[in-house]
Amino acid sequence: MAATLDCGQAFRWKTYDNGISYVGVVDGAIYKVMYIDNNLVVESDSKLDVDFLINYFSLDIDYLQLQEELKKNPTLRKCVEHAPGIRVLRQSFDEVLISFVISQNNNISRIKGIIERLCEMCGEKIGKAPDGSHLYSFPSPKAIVNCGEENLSYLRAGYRVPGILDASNKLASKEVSAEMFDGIDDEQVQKILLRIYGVGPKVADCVALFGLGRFSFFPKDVWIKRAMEKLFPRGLPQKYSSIAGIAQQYIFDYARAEL
DNA sequence: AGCCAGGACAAGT
DNA sequence: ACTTGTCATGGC
Repeated sequence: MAATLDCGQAFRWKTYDNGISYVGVVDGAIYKVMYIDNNLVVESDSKLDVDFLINYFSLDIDYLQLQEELKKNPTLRKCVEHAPGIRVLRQSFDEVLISFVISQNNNISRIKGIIERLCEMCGEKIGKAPDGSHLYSFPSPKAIVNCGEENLSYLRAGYRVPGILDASNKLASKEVSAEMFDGIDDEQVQKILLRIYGVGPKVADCVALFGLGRFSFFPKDVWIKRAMEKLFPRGLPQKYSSIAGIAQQYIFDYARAEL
């Protein structure tokens, strides 16, 4: 479960019992997830929307089958077997965009802190965590815009604030929206995302992969670059190009642990 | 105490 | 089209 919820694709899941369960906020609702007898169990005070959860956790995708395909390559086999629980979540586009603007040249634990402060300041109080602390929704783009640049210094996000604001502005005005990418090819997706200040090639790849479910995108951060030099100096095998992003997530986890 | 982090951007070749 | 310096902050 940690493999999926705490592997650098989502930043708002947290465990309060040493990894037995995870509590997180997704699209304004609080969820607690755990495994009981090898079944994924989801609890929430909000009404459970099964279709939504299936989509979010990508339960409609047969990951065992997909992993078999990846494991035909011996190097990928090593990566998959290192953390076979990893799945690529289908998260909210807006949240992913803003979160990964924050991620640039930053480390995961600090990214989490900045996002937490952003939710505290601009989001809505929606309930409490197991430790009694308040939980907040991820703020709407409009709420972030209304917050203003000066107040955003509270985030201690440094030079990323203009990017947070530009992304929020473009989302709030619908100049950019998740829907506009339907039926567009990868190149166009990349081009649109790159127009947002604070979004370069790497962040665009993450947004397309994690926020649009575009599995052909392959984000190359410093860990992946290091890993690829050692594991795949000639690049990822062509036959995996349509699921490169999913392979990438296994490689990322392997690299952070072993390289 | 310093190096590094899910990098982008502008200025310089 | 590539290379380089700079940027704010804090985790480890």
